Parts: sequence; C-alpha cells; structure tokens
Amino acid sequence: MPRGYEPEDFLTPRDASGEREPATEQSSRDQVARDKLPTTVPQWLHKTRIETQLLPLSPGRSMKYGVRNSETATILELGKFRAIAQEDLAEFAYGGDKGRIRPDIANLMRQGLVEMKSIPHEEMGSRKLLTLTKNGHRFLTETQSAGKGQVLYSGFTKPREANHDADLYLLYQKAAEKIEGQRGRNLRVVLDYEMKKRLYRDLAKLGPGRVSSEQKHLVAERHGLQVVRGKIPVPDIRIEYQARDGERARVDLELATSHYRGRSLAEKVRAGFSSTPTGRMLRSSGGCWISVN
DNA sequence: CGATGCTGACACCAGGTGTA
DNA sequence: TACACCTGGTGTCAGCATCG
Repeated sequence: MPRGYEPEDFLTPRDASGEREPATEQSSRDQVARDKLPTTVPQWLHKTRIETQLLPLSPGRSMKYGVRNSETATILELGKFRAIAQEDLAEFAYGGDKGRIRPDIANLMRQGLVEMKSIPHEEMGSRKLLTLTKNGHRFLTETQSAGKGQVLYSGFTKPREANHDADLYLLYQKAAEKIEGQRGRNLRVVLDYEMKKRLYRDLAKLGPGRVSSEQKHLVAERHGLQVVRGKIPVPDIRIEYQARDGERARVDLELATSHYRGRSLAEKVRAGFSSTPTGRMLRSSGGCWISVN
C-alpha cells in the first residue's frame, strides 16, 4: 500500500522536465511492485528509473549508476534508518518476496551503493544488516530522491547501535501503520542523532557554564521535548506527519530493550514517549502503543 | 521472609559543539 | 585537528518499599 508523500513534494528538475515515464507505460509487474514498495517512499519513485553520473570522491573516473525504481526506494529506506535487517526489508518493502529483494540488493552492492554485514545480536545470534555506503548517500543527495529536510545516514556504527537502528525500522512500520489508520500522511522520519544534534547545538548556543532550568525548558520546548529531572530525554525516533485535519503532528517513540533500567524508562515515559518491546517481541506480539504528543 | 521492582549513585562510553 | 566540556546511554551495585 503506498503511503506518505505527495509526488509534488519530491519533484526534482528531472521530474519537472518531463523525463518521468508516463503512467500508461507501467507494466502489470510494476503495478505489483508499487503495491509492495516501502511505506515511506514517494509514489513517483515507483515510476522512474534513475540513471546518474556522480563526480568521483577522489581524483579518477566518475561513476555512472543505473538504479531501478524499487532499488532507489530501498536505498532511500536505508538512508533514513541507517541500518535495516535484510529480512525486515524483504517483509515490509518487498511484501515478503525474497526473490525480488535479492537481485535488487545484489545490483546495489555491485555498484557500491549498499553494504551488507553480519552483525552479532544478543537474541538472534547474528543477522544480516544493510546500510548505505558513502556513494549511496551521495546518490540520494544528488538525485534529490529524499524529501525536503529528510536527513540521510550512511555506514555502520557499532554493532549494538546498528541493531538498535534496525529495530527502529520495525518500530516505525508499526507506528506508521497506526498513523495511516488515522488518516495521517506525509510521514517523515527523524532519528535521535538528528534530534540530539539540533538540541545540543541550541544548548551550546546558550554559552559556557551551567544552563538554567528555565533556559533548558525553553530549548526543550522548542524541540517538542520535555525536561525530566533536569535532563532532556531524546526519543529514539520521531515521526512527523500531517494529521487528518491538516495540522502537523508528531509521535515520539522509544524502543524499550531488555537492558533498559526502570529509571531510564520511567524518565522516557514522563517525557511523553511511547514505548514498545524489543524487535523480536515486536515481531511476535505485534505490541506497540502510540501516543500523539 | 524472600522475591520483585523501583530508585539512587557511580563509572565509563559515545557523540555533539565550541575553541585554540 | 585536538581538546575540553556538555549531554544521554549503558552497566553495576546497593538500598528501600511492596507484595504474596
């Protein structure tokens, strides 16, 4: 089911110049693919094939890339979440069709746009995670494939963080389903990295030394956050969207992993975040609750 | 009385910003 | 680029309250 962005939100000079394929030329296979594309992918991506040439990162030959619509959608998802488990991507982005995801991933890896690693996992032993490479990041940036203001990430971090990022993708899917059930649209993903970056920048602007409680409250409020016991807890992921009535709305979500201590979780709850069980529990129980701030 | 859950304190780590 | 300083995250231990 396509969800989210309006095509005009993502019009690039290429789109405006009419290079987009006419809808009438869509094959039935493309129609099937459209129905299974990731939830955060703009609809026009279902119809395009991007061929672009990127300047070399270092002196040498420039690289020319040929990427199918479904592949662009896939790297866009990877850019938004930094790391996604291959099986989760197959389930949500390809409707469980592993036969379709394999050639896409192979093509992206062959072109050096995507990287795959087997990351150790506490509960699952290990799992195959995918992430964008630097070239993949440049590809999305220069083709303007992501929406306005959508921050993209590339490269693996530490194993625990990579697993955490991958779990957030599952969490997002659950929440997005609920938001769209309430007629929310134009969903945008904000990870904690981005929120912390903005938050700390504003706190740093207040100058050296101790920040007063009042100043902290003002900064937190500006970012849609709350001060809890002198701290500003940042949610793992924020989903910004357009609510049914047209108003901008957001949902802050926290992934409650097994190592979470009572106090930490209590602070998050006080700060108004929604909580959900670990990735595996998400998969088995489907449990997730959402509160709109 | 023991199990359980919550909380405080502490240490260490990672990531961000500002500055020299 | 290195460093200092800030933040939150994570892990451990211990004390306290509650419950069966």
